[in-house]
Amino acid sequence: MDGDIICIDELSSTSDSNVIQLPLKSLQLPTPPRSLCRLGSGASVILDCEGSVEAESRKLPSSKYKGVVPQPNGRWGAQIYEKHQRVWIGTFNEEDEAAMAYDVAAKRFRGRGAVTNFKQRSDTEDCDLEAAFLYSQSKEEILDMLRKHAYYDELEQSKRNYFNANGSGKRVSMMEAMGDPSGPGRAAMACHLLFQKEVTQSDVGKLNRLVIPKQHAEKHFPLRNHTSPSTSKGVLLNFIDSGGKVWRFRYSYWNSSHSYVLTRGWTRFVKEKSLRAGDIVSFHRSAGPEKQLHIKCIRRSRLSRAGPVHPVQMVRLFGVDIFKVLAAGSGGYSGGG
DNA sequence: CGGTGTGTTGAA
DNA sequence: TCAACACACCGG
Repeated sequence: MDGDIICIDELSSTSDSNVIQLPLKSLQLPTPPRSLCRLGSGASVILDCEGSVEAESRKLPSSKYKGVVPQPNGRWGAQIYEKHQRVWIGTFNEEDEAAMAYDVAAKRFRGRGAVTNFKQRSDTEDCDLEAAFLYSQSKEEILDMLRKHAYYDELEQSKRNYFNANGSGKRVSMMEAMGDPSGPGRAAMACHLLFQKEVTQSDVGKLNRLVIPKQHAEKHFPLRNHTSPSTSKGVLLNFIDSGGKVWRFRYSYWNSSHSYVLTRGWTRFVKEKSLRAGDIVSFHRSAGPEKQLHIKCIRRSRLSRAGPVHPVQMVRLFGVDIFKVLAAGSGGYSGGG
């Protein structure tokens, strides 16, 4: 069936907005300099190139980039702050390199919504891959790579794993790519299983609704919050499927039947996924800072009629439980917490 | 000895 | 939180 989930979100569900903001327009690549020219190493001297006046100063040229600081020898340092403490990212020859390193660290430390120097790519799959890579490693490991100027090499290596260079052409899952113990991305993708439901006939019928078992609904999809106490109209929830497609469902409570339901948008999902009674719908939440919701269908094995419990293979990596669903056809997994 | 990254401070 | 500044310390 479809590949395995890449449990990385593309939309910041909660505090969106402050995606990118740059000093100038939207620079995609290292930007041209300004009116100050740095001199060679060793000298903390700057020249004002605009005027012919040779202004000598001990002051170091400050960077136009966030998180980038000048070094006495003309190189550039990158740093980020976390919990009242500075975290050193490394030193770089070029100001732009330092700025890019800061961006990587910012994404790892603060999530996709982090304010960065450069416009982040919009290519969904590539972003997912990089995000998956980023969060498969500890902050320290990412910092190590940045300090050794090896981050992009490692990232590319991880992508090559994902695209399964070993001849078959078959695309392996990100789970497997990251699970390659020889590569850097050996940690588990952080995606927690919230719950699963075996859909009933009415869930896939004409009612355009999926009943969410009360216990799971109240635990994972709380409806009422302090700001709007009566959420009778429900809310819209976004889910990402294993293909990266975003699904939006209305989620509400039906007083008449005392049940929590996904309504608007559900039938479309049922049709596209060819969901049938007995199939499993699995709900997840990415464990990264973004907390994006994910949805996955697990086709019930048509071979064994009665199999309420699906065999799973569980691995625990870096504190995250990973389940590989062994039921036929799915080839997927579900995380667990 | 050159360079890195920390100590520190004050501004935002 | 952040950058500016000074310099202790570290590896070669």
